[in-house]
Amino acid sequence: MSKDAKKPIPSRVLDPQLVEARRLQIVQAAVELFVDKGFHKTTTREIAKASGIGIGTLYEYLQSKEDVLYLVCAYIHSEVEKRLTEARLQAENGRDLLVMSIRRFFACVDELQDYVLLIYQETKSLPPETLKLVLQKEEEITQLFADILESGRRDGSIQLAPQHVKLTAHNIIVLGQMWTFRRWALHRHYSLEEYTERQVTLLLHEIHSH
Amino acid sequence: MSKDAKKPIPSRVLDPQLVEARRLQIVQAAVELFVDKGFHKTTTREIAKASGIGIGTLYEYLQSKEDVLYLVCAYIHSEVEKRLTEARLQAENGRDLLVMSIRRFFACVDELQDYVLLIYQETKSLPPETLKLVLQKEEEITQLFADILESGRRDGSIQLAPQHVKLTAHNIIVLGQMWTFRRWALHRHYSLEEYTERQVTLLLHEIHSH
Amino acid sequence: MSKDAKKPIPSRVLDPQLVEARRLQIVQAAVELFVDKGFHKTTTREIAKASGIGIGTLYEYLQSKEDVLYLVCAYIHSEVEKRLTEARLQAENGRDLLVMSIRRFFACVDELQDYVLLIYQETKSLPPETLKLVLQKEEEITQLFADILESGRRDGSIQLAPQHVKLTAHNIIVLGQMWTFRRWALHRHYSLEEYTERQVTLLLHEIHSH
Amino acid sequence: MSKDAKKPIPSRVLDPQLVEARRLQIVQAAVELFVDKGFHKTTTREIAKASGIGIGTLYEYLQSKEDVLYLVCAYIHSEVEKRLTEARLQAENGRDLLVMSIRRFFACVDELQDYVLLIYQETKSLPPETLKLVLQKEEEITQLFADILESGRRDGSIQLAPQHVKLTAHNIIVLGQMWTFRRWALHRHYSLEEYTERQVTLLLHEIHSH
DNA sequence: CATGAATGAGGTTTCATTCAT
DNA sequence: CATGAATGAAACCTCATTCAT
Repeated sequence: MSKDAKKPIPSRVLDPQLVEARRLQIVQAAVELFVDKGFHKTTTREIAKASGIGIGTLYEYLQSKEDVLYLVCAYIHSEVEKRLTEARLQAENGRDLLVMSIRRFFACVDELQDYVLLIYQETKSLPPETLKLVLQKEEEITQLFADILESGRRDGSIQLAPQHVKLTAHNIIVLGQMWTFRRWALHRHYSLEEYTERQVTLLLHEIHSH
Repeated sequence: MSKDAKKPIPSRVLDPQLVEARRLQIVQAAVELFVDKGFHKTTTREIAKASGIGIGTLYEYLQSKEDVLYLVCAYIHSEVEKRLTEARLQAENGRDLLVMSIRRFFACVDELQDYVLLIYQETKSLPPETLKLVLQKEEEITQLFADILESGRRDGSIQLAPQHVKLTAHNIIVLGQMWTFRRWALHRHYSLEEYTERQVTLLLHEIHSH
Repeated sequence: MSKDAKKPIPSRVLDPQLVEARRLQIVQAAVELFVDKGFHKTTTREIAKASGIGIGTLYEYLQSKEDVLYLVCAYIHSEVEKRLTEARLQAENGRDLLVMSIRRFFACVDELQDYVLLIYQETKSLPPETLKLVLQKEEEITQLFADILESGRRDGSIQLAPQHVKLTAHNIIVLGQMWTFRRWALHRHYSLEEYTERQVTLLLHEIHSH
Repeated sequence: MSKDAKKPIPSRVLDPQLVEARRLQIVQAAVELFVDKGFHKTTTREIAKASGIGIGTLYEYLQSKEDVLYLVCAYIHSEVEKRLTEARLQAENGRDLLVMSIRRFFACVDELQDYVLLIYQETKSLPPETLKLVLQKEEEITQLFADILESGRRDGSIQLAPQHVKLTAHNIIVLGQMWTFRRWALHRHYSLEEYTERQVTLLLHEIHSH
């Protein structure tokens, strides 16, 4: 499984640093627009204008509007990953590490809720090949939790049948992300803290940790 | 909370039975198209042709493409609800009813997975006012489970703090629906039965049912 | 050799008579524009406006700008053919028929000079498959003269080796058409009549008719 | 009639030798591209890249894409002229010189067929003023044959009314060039040699040379 | 002298919607 | 009530040209 697969998007501009910088400009302008109006209702000219560049310049750095969407998805995933991996968490055992990680993940989902939602809603507009890459990334993030669960299994702090590891990891992710895609209901009734604690409790039950 | 709120969509055609019939035609053609190509990439002309009517006729029965999307969402919700309520489940107590209901719901999600996914992905294209109605319906379905939980609390078969009822109901829904929106990962590793049983187990833990 | 091969251009409009009529409108507007400014410098919007229809309507009747070019070429060829075949020429023998036909062809080239030129200059902008059809038509027209030459050979009024028939036919066509594509030089020095008679003389030499 | 009229194309670069050299680079790259894809479908960037220079540099040596086309036409004409005039043909009289010249011309057309075709097809994309220059050159080349005809008239080896000289010269050119622009038909049936001999015969008839 | 990043006017095409029949 | 021809706003994208470095 090739990790960190990235789609190389050709650019007519040669200087890689410039490409990086301009694309960041574009992506950051685009996320906001996509969050606001959705991918389809955002025009390329709006993206260009919001990026502070001309429409022609935009197309010097990518090849299609779908490329923008891909870059946005990749950007969001990298933001998530950055937050999940930036500081090595100190924990006594796997179970504690898990709890801390879940809390950090939920906080991150809350912080990036518009972005997380965006991925949920616009991902299907990607061309199939690109979609696969984005889902792969999603799986990689899931794997972060699978690894933690595994480490807990090894040190005995987590009891979980091996075949359940993957599913539990997915559950963690989904129960986190639902904080955004069900926010119209959840935010009315629960604070992020209440929500987090309750879901942590639920998830801990799953791993037979009394 | 007005139950079963429906948006009345004006039609130039007067005979209500005809309206009903034609709209069903339209909706059933549209769901398939939306599932296949997404809302935005489906044209009104395609919808008309697949419905077996002319494009002009289409607009006799609704006012915009978004109306089709709304009707499709409503149709899907009604299909889900039909399956969830068609046969009164016989159970000794709330807990058993809950388990049976969850299984039924998961089976339903599996059966209608394309439709459920559709709601997840295209809902955001609805105009805000209409979106609210769709979310309301989603909440109604959630409430079905909240009610079951409540009944279990009343007969003592379920132990759950009152403030956790809503959340647990949402969890049930989301853990069911994730079978569709994470199918790219889950279907590779689990059968519907394995998946269902595992998630049921998890959810039962939540309600302290030993 | 399939004669009169035509490319069927799909139309979203069903009524074939209407399609025929509108396409004629479009084509006649387009020829003038193409003659004036060339294919590439003419915009689809100009074509629509000159046709007296909206740009959207234009695309109801064809699928691309190249389709317009093809229709224009087909139209021009049909105009040429119409003139060449409308009245059966009365002649004593093949030789006389040939002379009369040449004169008629030259007159036709003169009358349609802008159109003939257009085919010379814009044909290469057609997609390969379509280009083939247009060249086929050009060959068909050439064949008209090959047939006449053949008839003269049969009745003895024309002496020409069989293997030279095709080439002579091409010569007739080209010596006619050059009246348009070299007009910048020829029209300065010769009238159509002078030109025609001189070229007829030349061509008659070729067929050893003293 | 000013002979060898050339349009001076301004260059921002001062060194005339460098200008000459770079322009040759550009032109030779451009002909191939134009032959391949046509003038309109070739981009200036492609021309620059194929020339081995930057797009900015390209514009140091000319002022517009049309300039490239003009230079290409001039280049082609000079190539033709070079071949037609490089070796002084030795002949007994005008008639023989004519025949040798025709053969040489046809061979040249065959050798440069893509280029000759290019001039036929893209010339109309030149701005009017420039077009005139190119046509003038075309006429100059025609004049080469008119001169030969004239010399034959003087030495009695060619009988041709003075008013027919120009036309005959044009006929020679066109019957040569048609080898390229009707190649889709001619090359199927005739070899260059067959073709040449047949057309030479025809043309000799025209000048009453028994 | 050489470069290539930046630009925006303008190209082709689509498609939701209307309205006369 | 049914139809589909007509429409034009607006979408995405290209590319000749400029100009600061």
